[in-house]
Amino acid sequence: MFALADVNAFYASCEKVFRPDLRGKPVAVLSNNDGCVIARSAEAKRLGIKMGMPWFQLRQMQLPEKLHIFSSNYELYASMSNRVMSHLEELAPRVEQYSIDEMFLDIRGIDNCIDFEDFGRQLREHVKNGTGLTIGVGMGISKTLAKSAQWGSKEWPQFHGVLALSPGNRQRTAKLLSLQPVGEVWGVGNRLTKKLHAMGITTALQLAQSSPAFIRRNFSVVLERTVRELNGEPCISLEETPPPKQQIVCSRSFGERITTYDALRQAICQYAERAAEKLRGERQYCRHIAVFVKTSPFAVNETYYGNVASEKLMNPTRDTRDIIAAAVKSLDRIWLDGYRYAKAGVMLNDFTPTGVSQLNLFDEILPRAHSEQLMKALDSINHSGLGKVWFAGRGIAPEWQMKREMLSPAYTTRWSEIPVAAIR
DNA sequence: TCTGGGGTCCTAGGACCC
DNA sequence: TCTGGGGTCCTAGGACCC
Repeated sequence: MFALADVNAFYASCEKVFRPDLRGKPVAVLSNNDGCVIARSAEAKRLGIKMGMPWFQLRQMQLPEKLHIFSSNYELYASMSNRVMSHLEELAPRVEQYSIDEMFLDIRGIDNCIDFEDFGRQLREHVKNGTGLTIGVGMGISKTLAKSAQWGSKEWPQFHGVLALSPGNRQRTAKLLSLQPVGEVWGVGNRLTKKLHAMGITTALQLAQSSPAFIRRNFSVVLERTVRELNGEPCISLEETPPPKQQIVCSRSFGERITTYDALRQAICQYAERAAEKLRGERQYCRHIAVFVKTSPFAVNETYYGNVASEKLMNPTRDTRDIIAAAVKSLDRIWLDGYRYAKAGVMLNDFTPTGVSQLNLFDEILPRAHSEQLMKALDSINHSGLGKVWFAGRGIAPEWQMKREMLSPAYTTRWSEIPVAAIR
């Protein structure tokens, strides 16, 4: 038996925890660069604020009530996420963190001492008391059913955020699935929904009742698993230890369009530096470095340009200097004059756990001297909180830096930004 | 003027091997 | 008339998730 715990309107709720004056008020959080809406409080949803709505459109809308808007504050959300996860772990020993605001819990056997839904209410209360955030809990015999239950717990207020689909109660499961649109099923996105609709499959129950062989023939093994999971046959297990990453991406839209090579090279250097830092954090080495650049796909009066180039290294590396060099070399192959670039990024692939390539034992190219020590020194300075050092290629305070004009304080991670309670 | 970022998995097709 | 079989690896593209 799995439980899925998910924080309601996570980013918007984090903003509200430290702003009691916003209780009952509509709140929305914007994506990086203050681009579009990525989280809404219940009140904002009721106002009709849609996910993905661009901010420049939203700000022109006539709303019956003031909407409180925030830039993304990932420092705050990551810290609040850690608090939620550790509270959940206190009540359930085997867990898998699935996303920044979701946790799968192994709750096998828990019904020997407590009713599943009573346990769900305990989880809810514990997290609420410790963090100020409200979670929804769904339970089922497979991860997909737990997800469906969690969807139901939000859909009908009478469940008060906790819904269990016990294996014994098949009718309850069928009832819920008959009410769940197929597009709300975990693993069924936009494209699959369209194709399923065309075949007359519109509810989760109809999908569950399709033959797995038929689904595999017409779709793929992935959707076949979903069908089996909906029928209470678990195909996706709990992953307590996350598998090592296979890819690291660092990309960003620019606060304002980039038109010069020098500015774009600075951006690429900055992303390469950050990607290399993440790579060392994963204790990995990489052999493949790719760079992409693109203009805005929304600009109707400009011709679109997007391209990608990559470098394959003889020896795996995690030295920032190697990664910057490969990234700039790639950029030089795809840079074109005369475009207004909106976004760029650096991607690392082909990871190995050590820096020595066995195929190149007789190579003349020797690794850089003291590379490990230098990178270690760099990372420890940058993690010390005392200040930062960086490579000059990245430039200083560039004008294309991403926009965050409505950023809230880092209430939980910076002493200088800790909330102050005034006593009268 | 202005539309996010970071991941995973699967499949098909081509290159290449013996 | 008629030109094999079986495999691996890599890449690109498409789908999904939050």
